[in-house]
Amino acid sequence: MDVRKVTDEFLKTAFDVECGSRASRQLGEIARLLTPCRGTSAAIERDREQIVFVASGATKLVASASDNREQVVAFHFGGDIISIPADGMHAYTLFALADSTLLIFPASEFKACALSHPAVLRAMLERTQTALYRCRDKAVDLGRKNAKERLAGFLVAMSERIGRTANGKCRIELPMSRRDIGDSLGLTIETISRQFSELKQAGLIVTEGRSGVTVQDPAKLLTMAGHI
Amino acid sequence: MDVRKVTDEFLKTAFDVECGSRASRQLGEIARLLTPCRGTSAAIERDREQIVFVASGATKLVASASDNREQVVAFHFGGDIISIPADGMHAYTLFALADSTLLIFPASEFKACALSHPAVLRAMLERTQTALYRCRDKAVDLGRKNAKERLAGFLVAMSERIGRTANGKCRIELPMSRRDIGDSLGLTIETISRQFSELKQAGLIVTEGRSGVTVQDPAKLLTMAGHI
DNA sequence: CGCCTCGTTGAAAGGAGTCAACTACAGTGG
DNA sequence: CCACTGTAGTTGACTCCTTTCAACGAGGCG
Repeated sequence: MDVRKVTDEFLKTAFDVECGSRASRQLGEIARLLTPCRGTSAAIERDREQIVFVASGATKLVASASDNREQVVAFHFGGDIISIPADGMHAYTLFALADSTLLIFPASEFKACALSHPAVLRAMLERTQTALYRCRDKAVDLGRKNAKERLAGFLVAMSERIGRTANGKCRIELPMSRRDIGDSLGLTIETISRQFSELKQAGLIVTEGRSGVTVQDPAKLLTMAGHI
Repeated sequence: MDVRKVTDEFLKTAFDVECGSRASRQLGEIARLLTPCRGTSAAIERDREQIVFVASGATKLVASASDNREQVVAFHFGGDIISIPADGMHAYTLFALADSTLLIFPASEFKACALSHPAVLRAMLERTQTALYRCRDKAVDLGRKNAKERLAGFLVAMSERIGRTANGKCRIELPMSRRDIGDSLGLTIETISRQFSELKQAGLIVTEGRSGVTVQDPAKLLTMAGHI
C-alpha cells in the first residue's frame, strides 16, 4: 500500500481525475499515508490545517472542550474527505473506529496545488459545502431536539450512509460505541442506552450484539427524528 | 444601487478580483440583488442551492425543525458569504436583522462560472471551510456546554466579529434580539436573560439599552466560555 | 404620551445527568 | 470448546439545570 497508489485512488474516487496524471504526481509528493488501527488516534499535526482522505475504514472527529468533555463533530467513512483546522478554541483529534487507511495533506499545500486543477477545487468546494450542511443539521439537532429525536435522527443518517436496505428494513452495522454516539449527540451513554431500549420496546428497531441494528420501520423512525 | 456595482464590490471584497473584469460580467448576469428591511426574510428560492453575498447589513440563517422550533444556525455581517442548501431535512430561511443589501446567486451557475476563475473557487473553498469550522465549534457549544458558557462564548465571538475594542474593553452593538440569541444557543429567551443578569452582577459586562453590551474583562469572559 | 413588544424575574415542572449496581458481550487462555 | 476476565452496555434512584408558565417592568416607535 503506497502513497502513490492511494493518491491515484483518491483522485479517481473523489474528483474523477484520471490515474497517473500530473495532479496525482504533485499531490503524491505532499501526501502522507497513515493506517491507524481501530481505537487509536491518527497522528495529525495540530499546528496547521489538514485535509484527510479516508481511503477505507471509519473515523470520528472529536473536539475537546475544556474539562475533558468530548464532542464528536462528525463520523467519516471510506471515500469521505475531512478538513481539520489548526487548533483554535477547541482541539480536534481524528480517531479510527475501525482499521483505516488515511491520506493526509497539509491544507495550504493541497490548495496551492489544486489551484491549477479547477475540477479538484470545485469538487472540494462541493464536499466542504456538504460537510457544512451536515454540520448545520447537527447543530439543529443539538440545539432543538430531545434525546429520542436525536437518536432517531442519528439512526436515520447512519442507515442512509452505511446501512443496507432489503425489503423495507435497513440493517446497520455500527462501527461506533454507545459512548461515541452519546458524544456525537451531546448526551450521556446512559441516556443513549435508555433511548435504545425504548426504541426496541416500541418495535422500531431490533438490535443484535453490540453493533447490529435493524430498522424495522424507516418511515416511522424518520417521523420520530423531528425533521420537517 | 445596481447589480453590477455590487457584484464588482463583491469580487473585490471577497476574492480580490479587479473591477470590470470578465468574471464580474459573467457573475453579474446570474446575480439578483435584494435589499430586505430589518425583520423581514429574504426571498430565496428553496428548491435549489443558493450562494449569498452580504454586501451590507446583518442576517440570521434560521433552520425550522418541525413543531416550529427554530434554530439560528449562523449570523452573518457585511462581507460574509453564505451557502444555503435546497430544502432537506430542515428548511432554511435567511432573515435580515438590519436593513441589508444581498447579492444572490444560484449555486450551480455560480460554481460553473467560477470553474474558469480558480482564484474565486479557492477563496470560496477557504470561506466555506471557515464556515464549517465555526459551525463545528457551535456544535461543541450546543452539545457540551451549559448556559453560562454558551452565552460567554457567544459574546466572545461577537466581540471578535463586530465589536470595537478600546483600552481593554470591547463595545458591541448587538443587532439581534434575546430571542435570536436564544435560538442560536439552543436556549430559551428567559435563560438568556438570566445569564445576562448574572454576567452583569459579576461585573463582566455592562449593558446599555437593549442592544449595547460592553465587555469589561474580555480575558475572563473567554475563560468562562469553556474553551481550551 | 401611550401603546406594544421585548426583556426581566420568580416559582414550579420536567428531562437529562450523575451515581451506583448489575448484566452481557467478546476476546483470551486454558 | 469452555471458563474467565475485563470492558461495554443496561437499569434504577435521585439530583440539578433548563424549561415552562406567569406576572411584571422597561424601551422604543408612532
